[in-house]
Amino acid sequence: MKTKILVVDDEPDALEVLGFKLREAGFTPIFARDGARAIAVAREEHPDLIVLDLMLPEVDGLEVCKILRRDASTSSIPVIMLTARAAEMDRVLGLELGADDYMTKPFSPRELVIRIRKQLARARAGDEPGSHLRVGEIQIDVPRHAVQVGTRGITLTATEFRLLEILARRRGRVQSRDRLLQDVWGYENPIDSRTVDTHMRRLREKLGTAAPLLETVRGVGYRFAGED
Amino acid sequence: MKTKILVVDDEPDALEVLGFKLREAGFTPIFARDGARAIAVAREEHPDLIVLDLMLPEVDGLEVCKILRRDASTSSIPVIMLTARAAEMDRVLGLELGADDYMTKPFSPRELVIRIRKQLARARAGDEPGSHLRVGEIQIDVPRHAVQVGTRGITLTATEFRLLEILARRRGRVQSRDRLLQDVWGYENPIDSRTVDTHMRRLREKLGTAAPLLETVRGVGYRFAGED
DNA sequence: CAGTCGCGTGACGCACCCGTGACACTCCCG
DNA sequence: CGGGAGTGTCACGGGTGCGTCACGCGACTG
Repeated sequence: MKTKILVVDDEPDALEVLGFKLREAGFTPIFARDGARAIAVAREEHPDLIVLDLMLPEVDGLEVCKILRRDASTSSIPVIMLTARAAEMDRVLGLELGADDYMTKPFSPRELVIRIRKQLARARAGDEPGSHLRVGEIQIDVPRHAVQVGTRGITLTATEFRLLEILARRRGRVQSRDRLLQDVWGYENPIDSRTVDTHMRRLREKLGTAAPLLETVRGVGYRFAGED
Repeated sequence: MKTKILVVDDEPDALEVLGFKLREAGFTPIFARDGARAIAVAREEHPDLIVLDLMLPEVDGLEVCKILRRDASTSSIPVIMLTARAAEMDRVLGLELGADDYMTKPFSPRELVIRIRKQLARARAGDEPGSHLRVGEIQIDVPRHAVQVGTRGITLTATEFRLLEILARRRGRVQSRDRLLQDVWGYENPIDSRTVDTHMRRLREKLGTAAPLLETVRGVGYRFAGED
């Protein structure tokens, strides 16, 4: 099975160099020159990993990352971000836009290959995605962005899904509203903590008979019932 | 989910080196230069682990550790203490201030990463000292916000839980009402100290057969029975 | 043994917390 | 351009957690 790597950069030279190095390492590189194409290609080709330059014309890397994470078919693809200056690193990871790793230019292609392998290993081992969660009658298929209650499939919005996923990953442990805001919405988002309540309500509504699994701990936060 | 590590040190060089090594190991380091910032960042970011230098300007590492342990939102975060001299180790562990491990400078970053992984594994397994307290037939599961007496689970309110948690952490030592008011209710709350009595009463009621573990020390305060 | 201080107990009312419905706004897509 | 979906915010209301007070018993003191 060939491993497809999507490389997104606006400089042709960089694409050529990276492409050569990636082929040399046994991967199959595909390319995109701007954000819009990157998203289109990602949806069509379903690459195993994306190397994404932060500085792009039109739609920049952060935006691309956000859009990829939003779409069910691309949300589980690991992203390695390339930034020109170290100062930007903080933004990339700080904003928690979903980049799994990053590198600052200039960097050695060998180093990049190492990081790619690490991300691919993580993705395959599923140690991070824990791609399939099951609690009681609730089944969560993370890569497919699909949720089943018993045999009935239900459709969740992106926010609802992330909220449920995070709670399910930490089942049994109480999560404060602030904690959930950080992990679902990303911190330094000036969002009212009561918004969490509203989304919990919508989640419970859709979960129907399984709603009681989402417990409220008054004065503290919320908890997904069940042993670990 | 990225694993956030808070590194606290007053030397920029040390921060840079450690930051690089931690990133290399797949963690997401965040930083603080002094004790006050460390506490603020820990509360906001909820890191998965804290690497804390003992020698800090203003508020030193021991104090930071103590304060972190006092606050419910940070009390369960593992702490690895860095000390300049071996002689100080004894103080760190001897005083039982809640540090989970320590290293003496100079140390190899590789060794530090190993220790970090060990602490994280313990924390995830839920068997680290901070998160699960057990005294007699009372079991307190902090992450779950759940309490068991024998095999029977009881439900406590947020205030009752914090009160019990603090007493259990300092078992054997008498806590004055003012001390409890500070640590459970927060610093400047104009609250009648007799309120503590009422909550102790409710706690004893819910604890049932285990109520005698909460001892009254007339004229002084309250104490959670038991050595250690 | 009487007086006093400290603590347990029950009751009460306020304040806070959370569930809920409604609404405005922003993206998309037709 | 208009309509629909997704999402963040707000106001409202009910339930309850929680702080306070008064009373009385038990313990310690002189």
